[in-house]
Amino acid sequence: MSFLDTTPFQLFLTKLLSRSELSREEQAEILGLPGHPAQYETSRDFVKLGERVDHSCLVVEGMVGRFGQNQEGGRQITAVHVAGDMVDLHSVMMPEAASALQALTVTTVLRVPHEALRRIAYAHPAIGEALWRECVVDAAVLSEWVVNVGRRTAQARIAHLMCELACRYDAVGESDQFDFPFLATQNHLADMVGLTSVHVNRTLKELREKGAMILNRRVANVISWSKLVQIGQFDPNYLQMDGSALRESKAA
Amino acid sequence: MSFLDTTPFQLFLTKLLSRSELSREEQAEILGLPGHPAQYETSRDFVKLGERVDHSCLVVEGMVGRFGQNQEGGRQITAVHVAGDMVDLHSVMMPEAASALQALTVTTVLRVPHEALRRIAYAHPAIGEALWRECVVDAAVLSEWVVNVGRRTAQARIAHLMCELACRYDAVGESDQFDFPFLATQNHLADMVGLTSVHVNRTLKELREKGAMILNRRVANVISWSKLVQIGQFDPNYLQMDGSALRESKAA
DNA sequence: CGCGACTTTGACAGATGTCAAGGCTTGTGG
DNA sequence: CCACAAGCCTTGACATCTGTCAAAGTCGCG
Repeated sequence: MSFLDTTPFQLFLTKLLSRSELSREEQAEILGLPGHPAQYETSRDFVKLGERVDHSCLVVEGMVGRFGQNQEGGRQITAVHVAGDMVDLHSVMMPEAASALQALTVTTVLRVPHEALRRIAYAHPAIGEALWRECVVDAAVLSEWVVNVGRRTAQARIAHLMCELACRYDAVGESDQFDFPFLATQNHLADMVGLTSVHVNRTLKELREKGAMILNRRVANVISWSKLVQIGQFDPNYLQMDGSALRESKAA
Repeated sequence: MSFLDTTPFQLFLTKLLSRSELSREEQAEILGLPGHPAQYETSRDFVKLGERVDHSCLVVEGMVGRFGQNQEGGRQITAVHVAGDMVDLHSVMMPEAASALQALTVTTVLRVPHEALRRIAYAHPAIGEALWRECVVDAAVLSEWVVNVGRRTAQARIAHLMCELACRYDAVGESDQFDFPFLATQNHLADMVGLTSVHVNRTLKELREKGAMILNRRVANVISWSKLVQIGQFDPNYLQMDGSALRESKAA
């Protein structure tokens, strides 16, 4: 397996290790997982509603959106995944897709057979636990999206989403100012926060004029992290990225 | 253990069996789970944000809401649970609560220690799988709520929610007309669908005048199931209640 | 250089929120 | 059995946010 093939599994493993404890042998099982590369062009719906899948997709590069639609065809993106994320890990337990998947930009994924995931989860309970935990964290993110869409203003919705992505890209550091990639269009962004692309555009302008952040040419430029956090009412706790879950599982 | 104590576990087991396969012995493990009863009065927030819990709550009677809040204190209910549901099964894998729990009416629960759940999940991989699958189905419901709140009109939101609850109460049968309990207030309903209680009231009036359903004195009276389904753009697939998941897992 | 996709803007429309008042239920205590 | 209080429901008038439609501007790729 080439360098390019193994890197995404290492990213995935790193994410698992930030929340779960795995032995050397178990770590090797993750890194040894098979993956068949696939590439999708922008806007390609590569898993359709109700389709039965026999693999999960690990994002190597690009951005994937999970979405549902209303009867008029309006889309609501319910989850977004970037490099190192296993997009539909849940499909191992529920292979009939309850929501569709769309490439938000040119995207490369590795298709990991369910059968391989099930095998290592059964052989190593700690791996089963780690994967189960990933699904639970995804659900916590989903839960926060409901709050975002249901009870926040346009500015707060967008700011909150950007804060989440910055954290998930691990872009937040000491500095109040930094960049991270945002590969999707304003239309996609609108579908993520339950607004219209026109209104998203106006709201981005407000965030720019407030000196919070600028979105330009597919890169998000955070001008003031503290301002963005305040506007978005953002509390990173739900992302479980602080290692607290790990410390607790060690204690148990 | 008395009759009253075991019934809720039987309800829970029935739900598990509709989606997963368990041997006699494994079924006995579920039924033998310990549970310490607790009762909460209406509006009691019995799990707070960030609190660390060491048990999951199985609803015996009443209704529980999981919720998040914006900075102004506005609540968004992200999930609702009724008798037979394990409210925060996910907390086994993520004990630090990322969202709070509230009793929406007088509610009785059984507190099931995480330790007991972990033990049977480790001892019986099929149980681990069944519990993992329950978490995944909860996430699918959550996902549908994002779509509901983000991309549907007030009428459709309420109709959709009512369709979901009717299905989960297993109240849908041959007849186009039937009842099911709705124990929460219009205020709670507003918090479920991301609207105002005033607007919920107006919208319920519209649904009543259209001959779709009537909500009165804590019971939802469906007048025309087909109308309600059409208004709510409801497709029950995501609930995984048709046994398809079970058939597929048997095939595998 | 030119085309197609994406972004930006303005004017106007429509849905939902806010505020405020009154009516109805329900449960409790006399 | 009645009266009262508290919480819940209902309604109207008005405010605000977000959506719709349409046109022009910009960027990126062939």
